[in-house]
Amino acid sequence: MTIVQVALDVPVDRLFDYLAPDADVADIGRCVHVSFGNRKCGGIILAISHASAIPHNKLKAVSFIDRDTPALSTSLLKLFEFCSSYYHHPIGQVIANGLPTLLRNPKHQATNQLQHNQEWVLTETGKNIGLEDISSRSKAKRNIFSKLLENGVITAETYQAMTPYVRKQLRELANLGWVAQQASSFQKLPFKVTSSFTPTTEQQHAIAKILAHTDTFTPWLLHGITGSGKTEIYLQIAATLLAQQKQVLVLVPEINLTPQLEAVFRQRFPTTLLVSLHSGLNHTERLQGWLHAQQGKAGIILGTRLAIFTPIPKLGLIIVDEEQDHSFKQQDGLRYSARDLAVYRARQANVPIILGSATPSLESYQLARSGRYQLLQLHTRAISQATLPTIRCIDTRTAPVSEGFSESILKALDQSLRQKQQSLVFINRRGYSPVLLCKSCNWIATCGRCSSRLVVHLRNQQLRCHYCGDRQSIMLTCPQCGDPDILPLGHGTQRIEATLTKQFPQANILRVDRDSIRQKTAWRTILNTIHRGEADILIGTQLLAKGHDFPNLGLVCVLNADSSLYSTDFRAEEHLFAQLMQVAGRAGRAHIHGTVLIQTEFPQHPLYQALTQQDYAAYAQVLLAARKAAYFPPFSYLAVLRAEAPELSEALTFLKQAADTATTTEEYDSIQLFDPVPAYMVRLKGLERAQLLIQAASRKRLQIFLDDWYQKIITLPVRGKLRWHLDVDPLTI
DNA sequence: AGCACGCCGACT
DNA sequence: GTCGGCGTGCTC
Repeated sequence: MTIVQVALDVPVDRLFDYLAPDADVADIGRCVHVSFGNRKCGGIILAISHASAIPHNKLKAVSFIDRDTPALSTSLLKLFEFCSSYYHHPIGQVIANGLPTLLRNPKHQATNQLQHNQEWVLTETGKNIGLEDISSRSKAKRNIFSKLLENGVITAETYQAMTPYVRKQLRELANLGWVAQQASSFQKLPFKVTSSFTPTTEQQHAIAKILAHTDTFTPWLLHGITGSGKTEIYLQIAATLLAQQKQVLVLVPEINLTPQLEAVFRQRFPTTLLVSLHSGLNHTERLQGWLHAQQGKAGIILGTRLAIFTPIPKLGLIIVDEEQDHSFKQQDGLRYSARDLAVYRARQANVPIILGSATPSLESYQLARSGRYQLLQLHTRAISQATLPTIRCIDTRTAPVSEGFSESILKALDQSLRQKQQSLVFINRRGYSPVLLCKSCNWIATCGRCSSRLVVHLRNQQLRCHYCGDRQSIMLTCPQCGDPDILPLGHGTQRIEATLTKQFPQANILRVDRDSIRQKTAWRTILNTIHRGEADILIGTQLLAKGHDFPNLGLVCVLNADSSLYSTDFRAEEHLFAQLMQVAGRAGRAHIHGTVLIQTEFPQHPLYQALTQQDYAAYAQVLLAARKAAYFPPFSYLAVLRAEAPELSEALTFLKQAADTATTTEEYDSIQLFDPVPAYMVRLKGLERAQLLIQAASRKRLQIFLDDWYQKIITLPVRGKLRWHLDVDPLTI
């Protein structure tokens, strides 16, 4: 009797046994189709055995084993298993989260074949043809041909990205016998390793150090100020490993940033197949990219956090850009940290990993200080003429502020306009105003489903909840006392836009926030507008702060950042510092000197002191000391058990029950269970939430405790609409 | 998660 | 008399 143990996408952390007479160990890691209950679903075979604890008459036979798609490698399966046990999430759901859905879909079996990739090259005839032999009126043809002359190849991927019209032009060139198709291969031609500028001595030093240890697990923390050329280091190291026929995995925080880094890598490695994996792809695209990676055809795998689950047989290097970014941690379902899993994977594959950041997370920084990670520092900007921006605080206790702006900021904006330089006004608040207040009875517009205030959006005269998305029409009179004297309080991007439009009627003002780039193409369009210099003043939220290069940007103004200074979130300060460093770093990246002006009521606060000095290390010391005193990460390890229910009391009761089941013997003396408390945002989307914090002296102790406790929690009765989850290494508590 | 089974209220 | 509400429990 041969039995396969199958992981299925169900919230039960166990494998299911099926009869499979013809299966053997080679089928481990293969996709299998089974009937489960009264439905059909796909799963992954994780083990083979010859006996089952399930009564024989209850066992069903598998309906199909997909032997056409290569099995998942043992190392990938180990990653899934680690992820499942570390984050306490059912193995089947971990795998489902990490694989393209099409892979398991019984209906799409045929599409699992890798589309045969054809690339285009010049024929012998074609090599004797010059650009001048093509009519100057056929612009598209000329473009294609010059690309071929330059790179020698049009990769299958590039071809895929072409419009039907351009493809037709290419086929016409083929009809002339100048170009021909051939099966694509991975890195056939040498690629350009040169770049337009020579590395600084700091960069050279960092590159040399990393290159000395490319064949073994070495975690590098690359701490480089904004504009110091971290990307150039990534490229140089990647070049070396690609030349060794190794694959490189690059993780970036956000989908907005993938096109940018993708373009840089494509340009530098035009003949290397690059696959880009992020949530914006459709199922087919994602499957194709995944298969290219799995079969070793893709040299570069670039993507957001989900890309950490890509099978990469010849993995030679992992790069995590902006490693401190919170979007590496998934915030629902499987709450994994792609950055932490990346370190696990690098260790597993015995390859180097580069964690890059201008403001490293305190966790990584502490690991570097303690010698677990190797610290590499870049203190100077890569472009020799580029200097660090001047950062200055404007004390709003003494400087009068009108409509959100102090006099000096308006003056600076005016001067920047005269100098024909771009400015950026940073305000981390969407909408027109964050509060709608009744002057006579102090009523404030709040969301009915969340414990949040509604934000005024002047467009459509709406009030919106930024937490649940609810929207309603703005009222004309106070719903509590009927007074018509209700007014918007505080400033959001839209109000700032209105003020600046009035103040500088001659300027081109461009607002960039989630509301203004809702359409898919808008982001590209906006970046183009900025780069063409058609915007004088940019108004933006953090969307604009991340990773973009605006060469003509000289002035950055930060309007209202204090709000997160005295927050309950223990990471708020770290986060604010990183964000302000990042937005300050947008100024003066190329040949103009940057100025950053920050309006604050607390110019003496250590955060602003460190920021004006641009001294990450000094501030990290301050924060680390505070974390140590408070016994917070990286000096302790956390997990949070959260529950939500229609009534807060139900959530609290569940957590209390869970706490009661926890073993509290000496064995766990380094574990602290706190009392269940209401969450900071108690109400969210019509549910009330509570949480219970677990603090531990070591990661290992925490894991041992959670292993035991989790097993007990899953047996607790769950009544009604109550939902709970465990968050290991939570970002916010 | 789905999906069934199962036991109580307002309807053709 | 039945349609359907969602509480409980199982899926190899």
